[in-house]
Amino acid sequence: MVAPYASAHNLMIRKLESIVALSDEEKQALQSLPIQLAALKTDQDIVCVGDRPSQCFMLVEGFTCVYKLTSEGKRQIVAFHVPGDMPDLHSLHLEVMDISMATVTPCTLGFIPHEALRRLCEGYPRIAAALWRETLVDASIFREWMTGIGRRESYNRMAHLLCEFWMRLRAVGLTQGHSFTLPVTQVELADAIGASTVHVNRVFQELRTNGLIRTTGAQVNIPDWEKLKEAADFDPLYLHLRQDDE
Amino acid sequence: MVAPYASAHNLMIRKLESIVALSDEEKQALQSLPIQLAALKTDQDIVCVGDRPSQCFMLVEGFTCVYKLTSEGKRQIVAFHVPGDMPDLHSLHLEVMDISMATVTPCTLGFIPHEALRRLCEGYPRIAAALWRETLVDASIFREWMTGIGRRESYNRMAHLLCEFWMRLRAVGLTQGHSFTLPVTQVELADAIGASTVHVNRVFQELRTNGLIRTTGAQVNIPDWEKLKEAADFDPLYLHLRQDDE
DNA sequence: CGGATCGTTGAGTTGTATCAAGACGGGTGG
DNA sequence: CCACCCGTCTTGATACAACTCAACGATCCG
Repeated sequence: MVAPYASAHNLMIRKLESIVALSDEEKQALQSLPIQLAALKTDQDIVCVGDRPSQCFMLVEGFTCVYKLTSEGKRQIVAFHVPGDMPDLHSLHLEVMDISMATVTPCTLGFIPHEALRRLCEGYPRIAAALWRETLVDASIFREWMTGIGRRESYNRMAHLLCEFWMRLRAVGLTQGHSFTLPVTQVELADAIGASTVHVNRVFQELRTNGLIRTTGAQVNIPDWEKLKEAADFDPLYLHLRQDDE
Repeated sequence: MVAPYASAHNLMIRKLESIVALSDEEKQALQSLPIQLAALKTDQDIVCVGDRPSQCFMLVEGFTCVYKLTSEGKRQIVAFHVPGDMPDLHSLHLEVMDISMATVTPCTLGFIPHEALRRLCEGYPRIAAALWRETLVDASIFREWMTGIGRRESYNRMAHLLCEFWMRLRAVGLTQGHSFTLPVTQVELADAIGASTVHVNRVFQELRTNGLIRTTGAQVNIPDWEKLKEAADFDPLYLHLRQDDE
């Protein structure tokens, strides 16, 4: 369980330990990372295209998204992030941001200077590898979303996104059985699956009438996981979670 | 210029040097990497979903693509790679392949054991960082393609892809002025931009009649770069090339 | 000179966008 | 505590980008 008061350090250590077993020395190094907490409201930009950040952040609480705007003003959300994620870790090696990030809900972020992370990576190759891996999983999710947007219909894409949310939230202890809170508006969902708001609304209704999901407010319940999974053409492999059981 | 006989080692060193200045010791370490060359014909799979490779490859000559298949048998190409790229570098830290890779033209590949790369990364953090960066640029391109597929029309997407090809090929010396060879079929282009073959064909005609491109066989010429760039809504930032001049 | 692959065209269909307007709901200020 | 407002969700009607199916032309190659 990720309690709201979970320290950013512990969250990070827990995350990395799900990837590699950490020695005491490595844990110590992580514990002594300077992390500065910050609270943000909904719909606030964290970093923007063109920025040259000198720090990364770990998402401690809340949801964030990564998005791009086209010259016509259309928005594509290319990723959502959940507690435990480090959404802009890539800024460690890519000087200029090619994307923007914003909060989707009120959030708690833990900022870590690039300097500190670089020193950590140089001193502890296994930690470097684990962080590298994090960015690779992000990339893997991009690939999966891309094939969804390019080759699946929006009904299936929506189902897919719900499957992904459930699995990722479960991995950080934010599900209750087959239920979870999805504090994301239909506008945001539309921008994520590359559809219009109107259509997302209709797709949701279809998912409901087909008995694939039940919703009460922001709560989503999955009555029949296998059925949703099938509709979504969902294979969790791309999430590269360590415990691939269901 | 990347001559066909360019050694894989030199190609790799040149690539990394465009990112970080390498010391003699680092160059030496790279020179002593065991690289095994292999020649492949067109349309051959290199790695497949589910594989657990124990080596990476550097593309020395030719074009490759990364693709996924949906359960309905549709294919989405999520990336093309050109000489100098290391398409499956991510397999170094993600055990199981979530995508497949195949040749698009006859290719020369240089295979490098994971073992050797891991040792290299542990001993030379700056090389590790440069390789990490490579995978981050790949991810950045995924993001850009995703917003194209999700939020741009296919005409613009096609223009965008052509812009990208030109810039990436130019970066490795494979362009002649504003011309380059694009040895990719319309079927493959369609799978890349998430459209049907028929539609790609029509888009190509439109691009031609609008004077944005001229083609002779696999040769593509860009008469007016600015115009193509504008139609594509193309901003090269996402490629994270070091010399961002045009 | 077949045969295979790739490119091109035409016609009909459909998924999804757009536009417009109304319903709901939760927060704020008077 | 009510009235108002703004964001979100919902619904209907219309339009169009892009798909599918089907066939034909062009090349290249053995």
